[in-house]
Amino acid sequence: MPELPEVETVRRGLEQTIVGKTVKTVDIRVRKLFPDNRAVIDDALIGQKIQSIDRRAKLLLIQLSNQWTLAVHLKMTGQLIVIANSNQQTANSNSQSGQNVLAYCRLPIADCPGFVGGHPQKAYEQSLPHQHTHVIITFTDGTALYFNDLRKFGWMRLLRSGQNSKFGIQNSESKTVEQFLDGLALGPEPLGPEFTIKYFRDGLKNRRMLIKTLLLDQSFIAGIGNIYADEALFAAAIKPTRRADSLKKSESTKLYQAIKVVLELGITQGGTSFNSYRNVQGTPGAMRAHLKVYGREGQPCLRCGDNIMRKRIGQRSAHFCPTCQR
DNA sequence: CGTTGATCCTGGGCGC
DNA sequence: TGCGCCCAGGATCAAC
Repeated sequence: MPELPEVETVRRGLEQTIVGKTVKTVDIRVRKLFPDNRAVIDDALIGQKIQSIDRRAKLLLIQLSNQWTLAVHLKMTGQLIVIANSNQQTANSNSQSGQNVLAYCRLPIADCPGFVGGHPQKAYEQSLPHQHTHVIITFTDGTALYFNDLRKFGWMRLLRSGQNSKFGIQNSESKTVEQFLDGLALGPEPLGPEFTIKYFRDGLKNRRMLIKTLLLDQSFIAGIGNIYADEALFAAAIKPTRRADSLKKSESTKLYQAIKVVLELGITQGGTSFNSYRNVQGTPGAMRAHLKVYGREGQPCLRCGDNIMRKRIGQRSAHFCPTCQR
């Protein structure tokens, strides 16, 4: 479930592994995940250099040298895995091994740093490409980028960046990055300068919605998902079922700070891995060991010892301590 | 407008 | 062993 810290971890990984490389091929196995016109995809990507990697909320923005941007959303189970060219095949290599059949997590999954429990032999931990690999982008130096998604909710799409109207065919059908982001009406980045305590308090005013539900609203704050919403509420000792407008000043201050602290820790730890989330090297994040409530139903609260509860709020499950979250 | 709920999708886990 | 059922959840869209 890639949320802000997971997507930021992937962004940093891509920055270190594919920036400066030139796209050689784009293999789309499942159109639904990258539905743009094939000619536009080739025009935008083939032969182009990766210039930079940005992130807005849970969205990755891969900037190309020709003023196209490849936007990627991982939704719940998407992965972007980079395999460096390890098989520098010599002359006679018309062999089948020209196919990229590489284990992308070379350690047994249970031995990967930060991994706690889980499922050692899932399909999406097999060598690449596998049945959940839907798009493969290769680079001229032999590096390959695999877009895997078990649930097929994730997607890629091309956006125009800057004023690249000179790029021909069907450009008018492609939105600009600005148009696309405007359409999403995302709220401020919680770790950015626009997310002020005033913005946060004003946003809670007159909102009858439950505070947990509001934290998940991307138009209020962009990038929080179920894990970090639960963790922030625990850190601030606020029950997820409180109405947003019921928080006292001291509580909204604590929650405001808790949101930043848990997201920053999540980034420091390289994200949270339960099942499918991996960084670009295919390694799980280490944040799971730091979670205080998410995924800890029935286990003792680390603050007061009472049992952590799980309750449906909206369509999501909320994890919280019934005693020390008020 | 604010809010709620259904929907997309697939594999894992559970009860019987 | 296998079947049916429920669950995970980010974002979108329809409906109240």
